[in-house]
Amino acid sequence: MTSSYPKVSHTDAASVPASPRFPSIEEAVLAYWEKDGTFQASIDQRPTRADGGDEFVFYDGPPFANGLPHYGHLLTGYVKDLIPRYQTMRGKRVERRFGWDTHGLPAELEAMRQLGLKTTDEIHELGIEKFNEACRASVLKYADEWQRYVTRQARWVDFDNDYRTMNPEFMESVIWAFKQLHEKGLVYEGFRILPYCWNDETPLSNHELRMDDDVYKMRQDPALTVGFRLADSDDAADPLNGANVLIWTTTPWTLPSNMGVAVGPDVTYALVESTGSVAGRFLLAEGRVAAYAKELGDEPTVVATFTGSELAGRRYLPPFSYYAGADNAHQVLAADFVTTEDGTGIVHLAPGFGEDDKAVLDAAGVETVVPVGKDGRFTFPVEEYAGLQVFDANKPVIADLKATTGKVTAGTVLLRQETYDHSYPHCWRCRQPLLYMAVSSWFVEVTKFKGRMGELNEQISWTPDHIKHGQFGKWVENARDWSITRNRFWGSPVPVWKSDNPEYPRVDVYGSFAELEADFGVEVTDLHRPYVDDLTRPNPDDPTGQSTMRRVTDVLDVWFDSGSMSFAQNHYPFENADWFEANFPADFIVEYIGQTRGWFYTLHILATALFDRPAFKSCVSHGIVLGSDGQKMSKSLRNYPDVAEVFDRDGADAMRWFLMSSPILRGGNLVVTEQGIRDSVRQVLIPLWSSWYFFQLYANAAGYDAKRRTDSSDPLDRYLLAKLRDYVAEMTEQLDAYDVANACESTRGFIDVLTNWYIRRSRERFWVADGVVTADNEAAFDTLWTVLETLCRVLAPLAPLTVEEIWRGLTGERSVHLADWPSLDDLPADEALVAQMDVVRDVCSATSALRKANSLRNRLPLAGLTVVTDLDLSAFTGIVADEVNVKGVQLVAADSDEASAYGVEQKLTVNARAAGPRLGKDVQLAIKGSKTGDWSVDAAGVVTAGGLALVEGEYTLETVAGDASGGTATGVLPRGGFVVLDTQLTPELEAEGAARDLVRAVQQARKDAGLEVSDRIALTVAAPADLVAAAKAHEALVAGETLATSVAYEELASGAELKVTVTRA
RNA sequence: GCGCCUAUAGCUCAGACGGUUAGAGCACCACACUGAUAAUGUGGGGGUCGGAGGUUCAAGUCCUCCUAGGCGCACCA
Repeated sequence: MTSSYPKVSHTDAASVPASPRFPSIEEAVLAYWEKDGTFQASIDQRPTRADGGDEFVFYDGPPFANGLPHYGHLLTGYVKDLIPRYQTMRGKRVERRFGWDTHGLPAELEAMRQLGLKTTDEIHELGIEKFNEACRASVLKYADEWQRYVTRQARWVDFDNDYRTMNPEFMESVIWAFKQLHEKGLVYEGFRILPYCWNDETPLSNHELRMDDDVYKMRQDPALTVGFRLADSDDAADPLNGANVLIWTTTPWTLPSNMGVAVGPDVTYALVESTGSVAGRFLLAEGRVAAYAKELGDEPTVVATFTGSELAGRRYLPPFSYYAGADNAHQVLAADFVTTEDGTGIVHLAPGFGEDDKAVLDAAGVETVVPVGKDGRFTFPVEEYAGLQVFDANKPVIADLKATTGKVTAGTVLLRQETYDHSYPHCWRCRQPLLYMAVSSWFVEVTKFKGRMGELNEQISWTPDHIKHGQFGKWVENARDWSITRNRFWGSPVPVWKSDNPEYPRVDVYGSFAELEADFGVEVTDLHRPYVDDLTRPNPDDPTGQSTMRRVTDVLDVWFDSGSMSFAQNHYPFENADWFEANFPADFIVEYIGQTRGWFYTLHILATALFDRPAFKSCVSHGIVLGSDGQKMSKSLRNYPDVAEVFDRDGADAMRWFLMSSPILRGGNLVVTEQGIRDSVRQVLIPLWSSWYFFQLYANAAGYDAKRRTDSSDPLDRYLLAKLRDYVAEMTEQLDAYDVANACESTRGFIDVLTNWYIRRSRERFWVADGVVTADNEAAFDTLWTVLETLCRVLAPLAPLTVEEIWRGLTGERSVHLADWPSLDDLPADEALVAQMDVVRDVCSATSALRKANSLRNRLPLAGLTVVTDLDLSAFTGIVADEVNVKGVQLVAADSDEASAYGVEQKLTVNARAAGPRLGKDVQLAIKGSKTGDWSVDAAGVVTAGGLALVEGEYTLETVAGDASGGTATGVLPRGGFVVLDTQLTPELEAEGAARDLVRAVQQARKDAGLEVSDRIALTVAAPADLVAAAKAHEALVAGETLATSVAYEELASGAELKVTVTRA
């Protein structure tokens, strides 16, 4: 029966183009998938099992779509497609749901921009309902664009059944999680120092703090050195009486809130009598005295020295009197964090505005005072500066200190005023300098279970593996309690209701719609503000009935949402509980390495706290995508190729290959260049396509319908099949280990074998003479078909679009992505054959080098080649003879007497690894001897090198080619053995060479004449007599190779140029 | 300041356990080959393996210090 390839094409073309436009093919394939429902079919054909054993679970880290996808998104998108496709072919069911991160400041920002709002007060004026509607409308603005890009990149993911963090079901799972944590005693409401934006009136999370590189900016602040007057002790002779303890601060505005000073317990402090510009006795670190030479004198009198520990407990008068007399306040405390690198070695402590400050003062039982409002302005009791923004208050604070006016305590001394340049965090969105301020917030008590997080981390496999105990492990080790509430509007609610009367305290935490409806007696459908805020009820614990249960107004940090996705995307535990139990943790996630402190981390926190399990088994943290110039990608610099243009010009598979074959998935960085993407096309897609083109060209010419077969006896066929088996085994291992870059490398190697060895060496076996398909033709077609079909299946995850076109062209079936991953059992193994063929290629390579060195062009046949090797290459002499164009190939065993006839020598190689330990230093002598020829073998076979006898195993002795004798050239083989090429020319050989040159000229003439491969020609050869004679002598060869049905000759003068004329016969 | 990663050919990267002539792909040059191929083959130029010490018979590989880049932490008076 006759058949015709392609059996199916996605394009309109009836035949396979030699040079395809890949993007066009890709779009046709995408259209086919869309119409065919291939993606859904690929999931449906892998049925789920109750115990989850047949599922491969992968989590999509939800992006916040506030712009178009860039290379970073595409990169993870490709991996998120590649691995599931592979696992699907391996027989797993892989659900892939797209996720959207929808809450949080980015959405609020966009809404504020659209609505022209600047402050939270304006949001309140507008109304939360309207504001949140605007947020909701804005978050999926780019959803369609995203879907277009993701679809175009050939990522199969379910957009219809996506999850959104703002969906009621998702949010119900989120508040369930909060309640779980609450019941486990892992959340608390606390007063902690957080980076706080007074302009946006919200604390920021660590992640937000580092939203971009510009957050830390240099800022110039006033730096003061202030002396606080020590209180007199009972001992009238105490030298500290009447002295001032010197502190240094870059935030003068925090001095009214001073509640203590800290000293290093082991630091030595000196009490000095000033001889400089400011009179008095001052206490400061010994090592810092010199820094104050101007004020204290070059060599002030040291009255006494103390260690920090000795000073602890000493009272002083606060610089401002606002909090004078507060319990336990205004004493010297010892703290390890104190250094003497700058300042005075004594630290002013304001508990409301410094984390270390608060920790030390909490331990000493001092109240945390915060005389600053949410807008960053001073409040009661700091009346002198009330209403002043704290940074603006620096000036009057300094003025009062200088003049001892206002509430400045008598005896307080402003010793020095200077300016200090330091990098300081600013709000990533409004660019105002942040405050560190004590804020009331809810926390997940991560410190309570971070040890368990570390243990569970051991169960996770990381790529690259240093992340486990490095960036991620360290981050977990140093984990702090996680501030999960934001004083904002658009987010999941903190599901906590409190009594509004402290006399009748009560706290209720809700974890479901049902619980809310039960207590509040109304239907609840939306957990967003303001609706959730409207849920109030009388406080059941208040017998007067006057107080009301009201929700705390905060919303949850968006990272709480994304950390909840593992269960919330399935509305666990309200739905899918069995499925979740069986399929948690996920098999695989992949994101940018920065997520070690973001999504990876929040997933891990919640999984540990809620389920005592890791959230994922394997995590790939990829590196950073850089622009063409090696810098960070930047829209304004335009230093990276436009994504849409690359899709249109080079295609999605080319970009996929470029990204997947790079080291970026192993944690390295990647520079994106157009050249790199084009190289992917050249190195992989074109050779792959060419192989397919070759196959169909000749199969169609022969009218042959190939079939799956792996039993060919032809050595090249068997070699290719054995190589294919090795390749499939490698790919399986690599993709199982998420080692995508090496899988790409393996593929390049196999494609090289296929195109540059197998097909090149087998071309004539695909040529069917006289319409008779021989058994050898069949073997060749069947083998190549089988290899291409298998190769397509292996490449399906790596080049899904291109391979679909080829595979369906080969098989006519529905989709390569519905096929199974190749089984090794279906492919013959033949290690020996592979080893032999590798040497055969070495032989050809070495022989080509000899030809080159002796200026013997390849078309010139040579009489013979002798191959001296230990391997039996008898099955391959024909291949070698043809490849290197010699009349005969003679095989000689390396250890035979015959081998020594070729002027060979022995070569001694000392095995340093074996001999080194025994000989020690002398091994160098032996090595030197082996290289300089100072070695020998005695009659008993004992090898001596450099005067040292070597024992068996410490050396290898091999036979290598010696100097060439006349008429031959020798070359060594890399794996041992050598080749001897007969370089003697005869008139017969030269004539045949000339005939072959003629063939080449005729072929070129055919091409130039635009003839088809199978066109017959009438040939006229005009040449000097000797060439004509050669042509005549090899007329059968010439005519056969060029499909000439007639050959005419015309003799030219000696030395004239050859002229061939071809006409279609 | 602390921690992790990286540094090998013009470019991108490989180089278990230390073993003596450091490789590949791309790029460049020459030659060869070419009726599937946008290729391919052979040869060539090109390397102080970031620097300096050290351990060892032997260091790209192990140790110490330093330099540069990336990332993270802390940036604190």
